Amino acid sequence: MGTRHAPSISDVARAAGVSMGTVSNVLNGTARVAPATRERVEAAIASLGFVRNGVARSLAAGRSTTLGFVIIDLSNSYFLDIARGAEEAAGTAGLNLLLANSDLSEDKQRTYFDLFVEERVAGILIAANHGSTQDLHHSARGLPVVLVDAPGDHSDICSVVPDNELGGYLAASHVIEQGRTRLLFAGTTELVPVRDRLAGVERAVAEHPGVSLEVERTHDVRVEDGRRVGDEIAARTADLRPDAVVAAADLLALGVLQSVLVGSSLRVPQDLAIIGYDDNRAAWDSTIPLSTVRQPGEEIGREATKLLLEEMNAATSSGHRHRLVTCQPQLIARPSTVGWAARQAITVRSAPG
Amino acid sequence: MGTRHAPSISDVARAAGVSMGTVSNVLNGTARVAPATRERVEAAIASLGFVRNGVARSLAAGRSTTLGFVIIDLSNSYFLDIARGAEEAAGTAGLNLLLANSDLSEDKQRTYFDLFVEERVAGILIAANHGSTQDLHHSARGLPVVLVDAPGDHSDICSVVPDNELGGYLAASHVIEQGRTRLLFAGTTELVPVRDRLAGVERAVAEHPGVSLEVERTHDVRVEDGRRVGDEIAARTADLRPDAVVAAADLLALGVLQSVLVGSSLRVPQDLAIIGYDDNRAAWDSTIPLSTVRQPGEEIGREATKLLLEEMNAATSSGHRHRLVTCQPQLIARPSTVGWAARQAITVRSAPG
DNA sequence: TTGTATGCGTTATCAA
DNA sequence: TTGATAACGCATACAA
Repeated sequence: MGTRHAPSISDVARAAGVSMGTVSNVLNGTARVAPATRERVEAAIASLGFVRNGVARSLAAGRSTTLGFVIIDLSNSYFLDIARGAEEAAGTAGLNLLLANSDLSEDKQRTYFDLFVEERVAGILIAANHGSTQDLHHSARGLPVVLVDAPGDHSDICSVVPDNELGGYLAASHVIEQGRTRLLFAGTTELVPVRDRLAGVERAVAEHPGVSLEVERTHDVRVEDGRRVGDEIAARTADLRPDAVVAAADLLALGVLQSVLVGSSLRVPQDLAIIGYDDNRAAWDSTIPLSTVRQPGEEIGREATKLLLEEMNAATSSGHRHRLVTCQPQLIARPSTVGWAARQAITVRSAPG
Repeated sequence: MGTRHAPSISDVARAAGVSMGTVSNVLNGTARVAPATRERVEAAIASLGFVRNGVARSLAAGRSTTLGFVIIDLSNSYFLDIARGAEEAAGTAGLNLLLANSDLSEDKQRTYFDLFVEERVAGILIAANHGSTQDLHHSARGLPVVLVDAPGDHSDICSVVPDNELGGYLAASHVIEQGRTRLLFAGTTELVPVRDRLAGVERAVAEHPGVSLEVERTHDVRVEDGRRVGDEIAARTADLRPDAVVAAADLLALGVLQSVLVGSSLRVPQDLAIIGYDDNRAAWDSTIPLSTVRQPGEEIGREATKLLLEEMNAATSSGHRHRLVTCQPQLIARPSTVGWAARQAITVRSAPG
């Protein structure tokens, strides 16, 4: 019994003895309202426990104040970083960011994307499987969309990607600078980002005569794949052994590290330097801290949101040109490539937060 | 130029030569509509590229079809598991689940919670810092809310929690069953869940005369805290050394493991068994796989959503009683407590997916 | 500075 | 089975 209705603006107006328009004005600060009136309205709001109905608000105003982000894999800290960056940029613009975890499922990606379109959010960010991103522009039905971590056809969509080629170049250059001359790149060549990283590695090697590169293809880029690579390296005779492993991903590098440490007498980094990729939180706490190339996750998120905002304003302001923005990764040197002496200083520098 | 409006139901109705009500009916299946009419409407929808406006829909229907989940820390795989479970249960009920990452910030928790209330989602799940959950019932203004991973005052709110006492009991019982008699519990007693786990450990020890328990208080439950504990243990003489460490969290256990392996000649598990807590993905790939107590994350998410659904229907159906639901954790035995011989079988059993 | 009135796009009720 | 029309709760343009 007594299931009282949630109070509406008209209830507030009645209680305060003013009109709906005035209540709306104090709520939104759209127009000047006399201090005394404002106080009466605010008192009414407080006493009624009024909370404005965002649904009606969006409908009447014709625009929403929230952004939607369809994320391919929240268990990957890289994507979570992107979400953080996006959230920060959204907050600065007075917008909220809502997340939908598609968990690698193309079905879910579609479902959530369509949901955001239906709900007429102000704009959509999406990090998705390649292939599920083809008709995004079409499905969006005019809503601004920015593709994250995948290059779209920028004739009709904006996208933000990390520079994987540069990352590979940084990783290889780093170990070469440490005096290594026999590099082994480990990773699957099925993945485009990995191929890009390899291209960067090749460029760095090409710039340094006397440095050799061997490529060991793996099935995937997980810890177990790395262990296999490590076992294989440990089994080699010294003259055939690489002196540096550039892994396509941190988990892969972690596997190599573990296998080499446990299954051989090779010392890291003295006998074998190891560098990973991603700065994945899951690989942070290895016995010997792993050097890596840090993905510019937060920057990608911020840039993507900026593009989204720009596109949102395109209708009212000057035209908007879809484009591809590239963000630069950063080398993080840790003991797995630079030797124990430098451990302390570097550990401090690379510590989180 | 030519910035055409997004088509509405009335546009579809006009194109199909029917009324709005009919279009709404084919969209929602609310009423029977003649096959021929339905086809005409569907054709019109397709040709216009109509997508129903969820905002207007929610407003007119007076109810939303999405649930909101305010999550304290998405970088913790436990909470992501909860989100997965919640999403599954929501999907089964035909609802969508949107996530808001509060990143441990009480400000963000409030902000997102209030956002969901404003947006009049169908219900809210929230995993938050203790303390920020006090006036949830009040702020919800009638919306169904379920508190996740924290016990609320269930006179006015439902909540779902893991049974940490049982988890501690399972962990200690397991190592005792493996023949260990000198247990060391490591963890901070600042945290309520950790205190509960310790209580369970104490119960198991009390049930076994001849088994001793030592408690080592740590600052936090991170890897570095564990390393400190490991160093300390390694420095002891054999007669003062525990033969099993029950850690309050996986990262803590990982630190102990690393430190013992690197800084001493102690073998794990032969000389020292180590068990963690959480089944945290971040600790999965240790050199010696860690035994642990798996949090019932997905189950918590499912149960929480069920309670939410029940509360949502409370108005129409029979009354709803707020209550506290407890989910049971599960022991995962891995080589860090059960010896290398058993490794293969157990690794398979505890593999993901 | 404040009040009035219309419309946002849908659902739902009631007639036809 | 279908059509007409009144809400839903708010923003906003315009009038006062």
